[in-house]
Amino acid sequence: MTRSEENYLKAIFHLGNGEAGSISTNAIAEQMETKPSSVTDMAKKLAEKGLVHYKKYQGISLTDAGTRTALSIIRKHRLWEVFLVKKLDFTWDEVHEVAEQLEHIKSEKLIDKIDALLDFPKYDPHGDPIPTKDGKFMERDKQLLSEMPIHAQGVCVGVKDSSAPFLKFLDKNKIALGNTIKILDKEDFDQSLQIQMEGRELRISHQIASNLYVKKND
Amino acid sequence: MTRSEENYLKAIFHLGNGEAGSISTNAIAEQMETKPSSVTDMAKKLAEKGLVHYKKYQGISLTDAGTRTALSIIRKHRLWEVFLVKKLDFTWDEVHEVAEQLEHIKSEKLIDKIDALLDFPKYDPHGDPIPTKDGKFMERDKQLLSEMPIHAQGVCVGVKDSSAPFLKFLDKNKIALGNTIKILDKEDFDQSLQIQMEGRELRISHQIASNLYVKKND
DNA sequence: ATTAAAATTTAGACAAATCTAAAAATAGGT
DNA sequence: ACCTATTTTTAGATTTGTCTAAATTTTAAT
Repeated sequence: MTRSEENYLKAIFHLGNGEAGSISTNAIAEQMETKPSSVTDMAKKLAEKGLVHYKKYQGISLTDAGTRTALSIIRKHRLWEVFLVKKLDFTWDEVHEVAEQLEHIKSEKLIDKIDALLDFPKYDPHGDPIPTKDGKFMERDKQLLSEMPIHAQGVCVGVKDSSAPFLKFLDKNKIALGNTIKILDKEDFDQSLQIQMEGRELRISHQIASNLYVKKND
Repeated sequence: MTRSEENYLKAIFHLGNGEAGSISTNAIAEQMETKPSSVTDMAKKLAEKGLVHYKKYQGISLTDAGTRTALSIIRKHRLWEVFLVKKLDFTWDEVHEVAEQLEHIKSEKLIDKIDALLDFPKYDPHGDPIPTKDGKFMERDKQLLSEMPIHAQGVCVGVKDSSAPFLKFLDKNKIALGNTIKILDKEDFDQSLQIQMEGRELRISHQIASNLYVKKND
């Protein structure tokens, strides 16, 4: 399993959102910042190895084996992210790039020990669930802040966009996972929100609200 | 700097034992388990980049820049080894293989944080010195047990052979770095040694003694 | 100083992963 | 059903790191 193969499997998994559906050559090329012709080549190779289903012009989807492999890479990526934040004081906008490298280290013992060192975390620093060793997922019951009704309240549990600029913005505005949040008002004109967060009040744009996941209180 | 380039620089450094001298194509090929012709190709490439001195048929040696790069990789390798042993309970015969992968992770912040987490260790689990960030070395005043006179005593500080079989042998015989050691008798016939280690007495072959480093008591 | 052996380099090939440009297949609109 | 735009694949080239086999240079022994 080469690094490139692993990256393709990961990209296909992410594009399929964990679901079954068939992914287009173009979509994969865009996600991986490569050309469609390269994707076709790799599709053949991965099909050969039984990791994807591939029929010419019909798109690409992961086999069970491919899904297992993708999940194990995602598991490694997210555990390393937790490690970097919890043990080495990285900020959540710094971890992705390094985890992209660490996820390819081949040692089952290593990642299991890291998992134990971190006390078997269930979520990474962006709120994404960490697959278990046997590839089980625990997607949290969450929704986008932008889709919640007025007066609703809950806890920030994740981000949809985990790009450094967005994460830095959140830091600057003291918006962190685990914070309580309540929607005080919605502005019809631009769909911006007046919210209460950990005591203080602030106004956030629709763009921000549509990239923040909240777990609603029952 | 590709992974392969890094591995060549490391191999050249190790073969030169940190000294200046020129290393033969064959020696590098053997160390890296590759063919001399591949070494020639890489020598040209590294010379192009100013990392080695290379003249046809005249052997290869590291430039200052090459030495700096090699030391930074060795630094990373050894720090990761300490991390694996101290933080993840790896045994000293398990760390090399994984560190071979981890040493190529590109993030200065990462390795500096690991260094700090470990409290800036000076030696790796095999007793080899860890270069500082600016490439300084602190080789310990040590000698092979096999070269010490009868009745001499000291502390085990390193191994020359750090292969898994040798390290496992040492574990099995409860010989560990930090242990005190005293030579009770030398057998002329096979040069085996009768030694006292942490209270108990044991006999070790010349082959073992010539792979154990000891720091003599003054 | 000559020459045989050993070491090293060159030349040409290959696999992996990528690209560009051209060809082929599909999809959508009428 | 047809045509066009888009998507996808193919064909051929490129880069990196490797190899084998042949040619060249160095070395060391007589």
